[in-house]
Amino acid sequence: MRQSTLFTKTRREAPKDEVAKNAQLLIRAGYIHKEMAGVYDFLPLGLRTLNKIIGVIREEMNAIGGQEILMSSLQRKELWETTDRWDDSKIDNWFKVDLKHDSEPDGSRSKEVGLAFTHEEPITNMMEQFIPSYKDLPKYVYQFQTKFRNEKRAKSGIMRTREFIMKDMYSFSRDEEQFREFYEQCAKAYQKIFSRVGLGDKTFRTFASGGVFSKFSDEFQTVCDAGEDTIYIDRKKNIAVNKEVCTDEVLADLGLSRKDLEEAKAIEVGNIFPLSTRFSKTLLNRFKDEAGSEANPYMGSYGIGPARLMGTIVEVLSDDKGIVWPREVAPFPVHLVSIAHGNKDIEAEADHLYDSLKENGIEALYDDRDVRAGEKFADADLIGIPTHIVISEKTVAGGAFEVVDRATGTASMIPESSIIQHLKK
RNA sequence: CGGGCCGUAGUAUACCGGUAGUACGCAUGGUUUGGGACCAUGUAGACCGAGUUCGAUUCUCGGCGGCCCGACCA
Repeated sequence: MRQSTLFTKTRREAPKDEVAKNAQLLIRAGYIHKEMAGVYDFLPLGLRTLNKIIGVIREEMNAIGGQEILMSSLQRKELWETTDRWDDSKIDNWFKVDLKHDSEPDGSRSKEVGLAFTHEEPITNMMEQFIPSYKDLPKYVYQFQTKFRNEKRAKSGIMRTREFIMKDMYSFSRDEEQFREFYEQCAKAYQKIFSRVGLGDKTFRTFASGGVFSKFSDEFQTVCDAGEDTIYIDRKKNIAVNKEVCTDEVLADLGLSRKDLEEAKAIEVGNIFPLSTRFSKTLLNRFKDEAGSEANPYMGSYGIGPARLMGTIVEVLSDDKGIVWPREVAPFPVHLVSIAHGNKDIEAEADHLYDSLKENGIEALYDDRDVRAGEKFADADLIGIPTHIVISEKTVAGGAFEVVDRATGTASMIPESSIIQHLKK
């Protein structure tokens, strides 16, 4: 994409109403726009990155047998009353709206619906139709879907927002054993995802409370000072325990010893938990087992917030010049920076390289703007694309391109003839 | 939801109970051109409402909005 056509611009200064590093950098670089507290828009670069992250998650979910769907944001009140999760005293961050055609002035027939904050109820209800027999199990269903949560306090930029896309997967298994097998498989897939987006060595599977669902759950926590959670890490065993549940009893269960634990602040980038039959029982999701008697599927749920993950990557990997994206999630793998200053030969050379990158399937952000070199370099550093290619009189005279690694700043001259090959590896 | 801080051009910031200043941005012209250049000219602003006052952007109250700490986080 030609940068001259990109409608967003970089900003020298962060807006005063953002303190979180992720929001400051993402806004300065033109990835996101704040709509209101806890609500952000994704701009061209931001949407590209978000979609890259979603793509990674999708690949890994598909790899373990997930089937992608898209459920609605509007949800039926009755379903949530069935599980006693409609009342505001039970769930205090519901967004609820009234359907117009059923409203009466006195409110007597007003019909409320909820805006999805999660999907256990609707999906459990829906899947009942498709899994009449044990032969239909297990099934794994997931989506990337907009959740609404009326947070009393949104904070930390895009890390904790009121409206966000969530990858939520739900597993339906015939019994606990079958469930458990998938649960572990999914935990592995999660680790793979966090590795691919550049957070692998900082992200720990963390034993946590199961909330209202179950005795325990597993969180995936990325070590970062900006995090809200405190965890205790056993680096040798590569697992952690959330401070909330870090009792002697839990440590004994997990075979951990307090003296091996290291305390750290961390960001919860994923959470998986067993639901047992809580929802399938209540919502009458039944299947026939081999003996012909009715049973309820054993369920689990598995969440990742792609935008929070995006924010976490910025928090963890950026430096004083700006963002540093890992290749897998960068909006473009290559930032082509042309320093031409009206020199037609340089412009032609840059155009030519841009075209051949395109022909070879390498997407580039092409800085063809008529601005000074310093501004281009500063913008490129801020935007954070992992590989910069600089074209100027100097490089053209030498018959090579200057390839700069954003993370390390190291530059190398790559001959024109081998640039494509160099970028592909 | 409790507590605190804060609302001034598009952005970031000053000052002031009496004419609102600076920088960046943007526009035009010129000089520049490998790390956010320079000159000139121009552009644009006090969140809303009430009160106090001769006069309020400034003080007081209310609303709205934002951030931070805490609580919450299915």
